[in-house]
Amino acid sequence: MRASSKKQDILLLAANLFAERGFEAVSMRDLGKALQMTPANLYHHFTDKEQLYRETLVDVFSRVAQVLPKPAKEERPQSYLEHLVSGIIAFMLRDTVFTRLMFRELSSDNHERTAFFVEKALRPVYDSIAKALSLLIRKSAVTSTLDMLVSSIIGYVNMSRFFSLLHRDASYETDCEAITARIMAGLSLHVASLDMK
Amino acid sequence: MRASSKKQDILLLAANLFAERGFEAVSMRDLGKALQMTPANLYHHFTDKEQLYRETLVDVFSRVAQVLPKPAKEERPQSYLEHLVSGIIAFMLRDTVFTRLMFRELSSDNHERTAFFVEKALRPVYDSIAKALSLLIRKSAVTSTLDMLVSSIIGYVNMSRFFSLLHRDASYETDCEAITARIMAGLSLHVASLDMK
DNA sequence: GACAAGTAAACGATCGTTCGGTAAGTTTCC
DNA sequence: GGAAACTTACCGAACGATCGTTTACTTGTC
Repeated sequence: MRASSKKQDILLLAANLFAERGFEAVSMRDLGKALQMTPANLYHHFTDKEQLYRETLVDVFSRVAQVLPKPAKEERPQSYLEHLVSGIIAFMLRDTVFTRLMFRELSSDNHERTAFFVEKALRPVYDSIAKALSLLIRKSAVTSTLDMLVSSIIGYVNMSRFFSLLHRDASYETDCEAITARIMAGLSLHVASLDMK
Repeated sequence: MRASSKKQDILLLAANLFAERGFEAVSMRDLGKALQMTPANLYHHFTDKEQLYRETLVDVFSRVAQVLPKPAKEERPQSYLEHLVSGIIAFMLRDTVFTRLMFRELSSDNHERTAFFVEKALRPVYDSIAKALSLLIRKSAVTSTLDMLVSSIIGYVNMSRFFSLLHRDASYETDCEAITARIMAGLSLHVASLDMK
């Protein structure tokens, strides 16, 4: 459909602008100018700015669920978990539009949006890791391990922009695989310590 | 001084509003109304909105450096590190104004503010942990361990609001000390694994 | 001819900011 | 000691710009 393609163009550009500047700092005129159309025309496709933003979030946040790898045939749980975590981290570092919008919503105070955002953006990540973890460790330890794991991932993705500024040692370079390796190393130590009990 | 006390009143209230709604969503009229003064009067104390915001950040972010515990006499490095980490986490969970402003700046795109923010809010935390860590593990492992540790802390504080929404198991409750314990457990496993090499 | 996609122009509201003025305190100077 | 000069802290009113949005009208397409 022509219509939905045009709408998709709008959502794609809106995602970039909202990710870069935030909801309040992007005006309908900004969007119109960037799309080479009258701001009035945006109201032909969306009822108002809030709905445009909401649809943008739906559009962007749905990406993460599609990118989560399935376990390969007879893949060991530990190996699958590693693929999952490294896949999530790589996706978040790559898709800066997704990540910036996510962190903006994490800081937002709009309670209506929050619940929606949690289900759309966080839930798929959280549940997929939960499932993978539950094959690996005893059930009673899943939630706390999961929370730590998700915290590490979110924290690392959030902070990654700033580490190079913080390092006194300029030679130290961060890269995605090294991060994942470190997170996974921490996890496997944790798993091992659970086994010993 | 009367003047600086009035200015401090403004900064205190501005911090709350900016933390809650963000820079763009708070108008000078909002501030004026909440302070029961004319917005024009704000320009007697500050040159413009940007400077008011900047001073607010300085004011709020300087809190963290004051709250970092010093090592007690003859305190073991491991024990001091634990105090440090738990102190930082407790502070961040308690001072929601600080934390919200911090995460807003973490998502911001204003490069001028970013460098300033990194030095004021992140640097004290980062360096204090770095120093404590360097007493505990070999130098070459400090940076990577540090980054993971800071990521975990920042990630956990950021996500803590959402875990209760994500948990299928409603009975599971998160509390600050349990979190710290888990982060420290992960760290001591890591330290132990370094020792073994 | 009907319906989608687009425009120009304007609506009232709100934005950051400025201006001219006032009332109260502080300093200076005879 | 007291008038004059100056400073500080505020106000009401307005500035031009921009905001989200609406209205009435045109264009293109099936």
